[in-house]
Amino acid sequence: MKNRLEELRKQRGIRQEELAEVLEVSRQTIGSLENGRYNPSIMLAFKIAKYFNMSIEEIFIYEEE
Amino acid sequence: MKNRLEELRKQRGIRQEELAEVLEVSRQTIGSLENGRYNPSIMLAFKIAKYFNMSIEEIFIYEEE
DNA sequence: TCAAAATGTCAAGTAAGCTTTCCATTTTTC
DNA sequence: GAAAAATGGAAAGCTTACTTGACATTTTGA
Repeated sequence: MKNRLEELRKQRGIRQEELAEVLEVSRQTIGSLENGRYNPSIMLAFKIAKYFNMSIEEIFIYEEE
Repeated sequence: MKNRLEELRKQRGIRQEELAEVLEVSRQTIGSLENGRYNPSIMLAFKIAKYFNMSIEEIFIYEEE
């Protein structure tokens, strides 16, 4: 699964640490998501989508297998 | 987080076991999701949405805190 | 009504998401 | 070009998603 987190965060001009704070996760979690080390939980995906005012599907790109 | 899994599955007239097979998870996982014992991973949520031809947001209802 | 099918749910184990701590590397700014 | 700020990423530990297996309860249908 790919995602547009880094792109969207930079559009907003905020740091990983700031995004982490509003989402109530650690900075390392944001970095790990941006760099594809793991996928977010569905709860975190919902929080992210809400923050960016977008749907989950617009931010996280599902690729089968 | 609430979800409409049981309702949607029954609309389709299929058993938990059949849904589990097409989604490639165990029957217990489907039961656990329907009864709210835990939330799906985002990958499973995508598979479910694809199966029902709906968006994640139409099936899983996010409720803060 | 009674047997078979479907669902509920627990327990124990594995895998994945997330945390904190720590340090290295890159980017920014003066 | 040096200091400060931002990001990358590893390790160890905790929590949660998911598995298999087993058994109890509910629902369905002949």
